[in-house]
Amino acid sequence: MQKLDRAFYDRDTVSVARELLGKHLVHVVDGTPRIGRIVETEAYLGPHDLAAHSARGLTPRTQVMFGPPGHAYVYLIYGMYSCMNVVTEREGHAAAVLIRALEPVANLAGRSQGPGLLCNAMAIDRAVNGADLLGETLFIVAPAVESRIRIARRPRVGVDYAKHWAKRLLRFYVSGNAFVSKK
DNA sequence: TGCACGATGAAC
DNA sequence: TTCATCGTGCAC
Repeated sequence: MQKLDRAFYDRDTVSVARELLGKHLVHVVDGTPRIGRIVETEAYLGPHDLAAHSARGLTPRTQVMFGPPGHAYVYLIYGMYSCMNVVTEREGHAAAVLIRALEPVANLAGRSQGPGLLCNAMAIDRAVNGADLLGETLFIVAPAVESRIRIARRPRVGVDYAKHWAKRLLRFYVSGNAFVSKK
């Protein structure tokens, strides 16, 4: 298992979103690694992308998006669900990849299809917001054997307010995988 | 200081 | 299709 390095995240966001598919997200909780295979992602390109949180500028919530790549941006949505993002591109660019669904690999608590459920199953909440993905508790690895996959593209979910950005095909998932979220 | 609204999920 | 539930950002 090879942990992804900083250079992996310090690239254009669409490439990172595509190549994250098939990688393993690992969160070590009380010494136990919770592991899920990433099967669905969405790219949020930066302040010019009206669907991205960073489109409203630098705020206390979004400041990790403006920080260096390879960090976790975790926020609360609808007052009850956490969503996990990976910060991409150079510091100040404010782009990120939302992880939308995982296929269970080890020690997950319950289902993990959908950004809210995934965070429950992985025990990810705002306590890990800003965590460095090159650290020892939350990180992403390339599995020893990476199966060949076909990548499908769709519009992102729940961003109808973002005008023409809502139509962009910035959601990626493993074609045919049963753990991709519905909708 | 107040308020409208989500990058959602589950029940009905 | 409706509702639970609350942090965030912006209007006033």
